[in-house]
Amino acid sequence: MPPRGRPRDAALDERIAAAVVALLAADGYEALTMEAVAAAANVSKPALYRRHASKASLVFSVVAARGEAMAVPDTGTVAGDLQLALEGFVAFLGAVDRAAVGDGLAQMTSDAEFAGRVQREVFDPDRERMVAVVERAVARGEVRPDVDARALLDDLAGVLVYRILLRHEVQGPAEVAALVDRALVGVLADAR
Amino acid sequence: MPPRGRPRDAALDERIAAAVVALLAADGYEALTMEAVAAAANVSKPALYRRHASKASLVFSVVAARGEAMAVPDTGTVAGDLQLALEGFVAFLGAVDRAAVGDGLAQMTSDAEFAGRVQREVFDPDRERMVAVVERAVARGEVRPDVDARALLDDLAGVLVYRILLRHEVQGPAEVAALVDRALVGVLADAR
DNA sequence: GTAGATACGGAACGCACGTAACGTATATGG
DNA sequence: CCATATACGTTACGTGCGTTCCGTATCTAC
Repeated sequence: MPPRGRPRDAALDERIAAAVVALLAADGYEALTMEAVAAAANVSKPALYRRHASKASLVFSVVAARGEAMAVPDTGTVAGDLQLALEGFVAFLGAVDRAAVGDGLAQMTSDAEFAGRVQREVFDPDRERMVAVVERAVARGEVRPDVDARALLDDLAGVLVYRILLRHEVQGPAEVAALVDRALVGVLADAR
Repeated sequence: MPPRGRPRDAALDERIAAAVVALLAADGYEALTMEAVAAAANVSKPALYRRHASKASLVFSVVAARGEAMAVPDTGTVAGDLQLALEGFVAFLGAVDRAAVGDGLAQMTSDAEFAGRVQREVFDPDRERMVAVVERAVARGEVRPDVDARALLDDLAGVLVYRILLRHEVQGPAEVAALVDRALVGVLADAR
C-alpha cells in the first residue's frame, strides 16, 4: 500500500542537503540559519520542517549521510589498532564545529529519540567495526575471550568525548596511548 | 582601591537566586525563562545579564552555589568506595533536569571559559575528594603507588556521562560494578 | 472523475534569548 | 561641590527557532 496523498519531492531533499553543506562550509554552524537554508535551497520553511524536526536533526542527517565510514585499522596488535582508531576519533572531535556538536549533545541529552538515531546511524556501526577488530585479536589469542568488547569500546569513546568536548583537553598520541594501556590491562591474554 | 561607580546591589543576587530555585522547582528548566526570572525576582533584565552571561551560566551559578558537596565514601576498599561514589553520581545524573544539563553540555562544548568554570567549581573539587580516597588506598597498600588517580577517575566519570546522558543507558549497581572492575584491574596491588 | 490525503510556497506569527538606548540613582576622587 | 564611573529600571529592538494558516498542486482510492 503506497502512501496516500501527494508524495514528497525528492529534489527538495537534495537541494536542502546541498544548501546545508555549502552554508556550513562557508560560514559554520553559527551562521547557518534555517531561513538561510530554505532560501539557498529554494524551499519553504514548512517543507524544511516536514523533513527535519530541528536544526540539530537537519545538520546531523545531512552530515551523517555524507560522512564516509571510519577506516578500520589493522596493525597486527590490539593496542596498535585502538591507538590508530582513537587518534582518528580524536582528530575528528578536534576538527568538528564545536557549536554544532554542542547543539547535538544538547539534543541527544534531552531527546532520546534523536539520541537513538545518532546511535543507530553512527555510534553503533562504528563500534561494531571495532568490535570486529577486538574479536580478531581474540581469535589470534592476543585478547582474553571473555572480554566485553562493546563495554571496552564505550569506555574509550566515552572518556574521549568527556575530555575533549567538555574538559577541552588536548589529547595527543601519548594521552591516547596511556588510555589504551589502562583499558587493555586485564584484557590482554598474556598479562593474566 | 575600591571599585569605582555605584556598587552592585547584593539583595538582587539573593532575589535572583531564590527566583531561579523556585521556578526551577516549580516547572523545570524548559519553563524557566529569563523574563520570568526577572519578574519573579523583581529585577530588570539588564541587571540579570550584568551578572550572568547566559541562561546556562545563570542556572549553573545558582545551582552550584546551593549544591552540597558530595559525600566522600569510606568503605574500607577502593572498589567499595568507587562503587558508592559512582552510584551517587549515577543517581545525580539520573535525577537532574535533562534539558538543563543538555544546555550546560552545549555551553561547555562551545564556550571554553564556561567549561573552565564548571571544572574549577564542580568537577575538579569532587575529583580531588576522590583522589584522596584513592591515595588512602595506596597508603594502605591496596593500590599500586604509581596509579594515575586523576586519569582513572576521569575515565570513570567520562564514560558514565557518555552512557547516561548521550546513550540514555540505565546504569544500575551491576553496570557500575563491572565498570569499576575494568578500571581497577592493573591498579590493585595484589593483582600484579 | 470525484473525494480524501498529503505536499508545496508564501506569509505571518509566537516565543525566548540576548542587546541597546535612555533617564535616574548612588558610589568614589578631587 | 562636581566630574566620573557604574548600577538600576523601563522600554524597545534584533535575531532565529519552530508553527500556523491559507490557497494551490499532486498523488491514491473508489
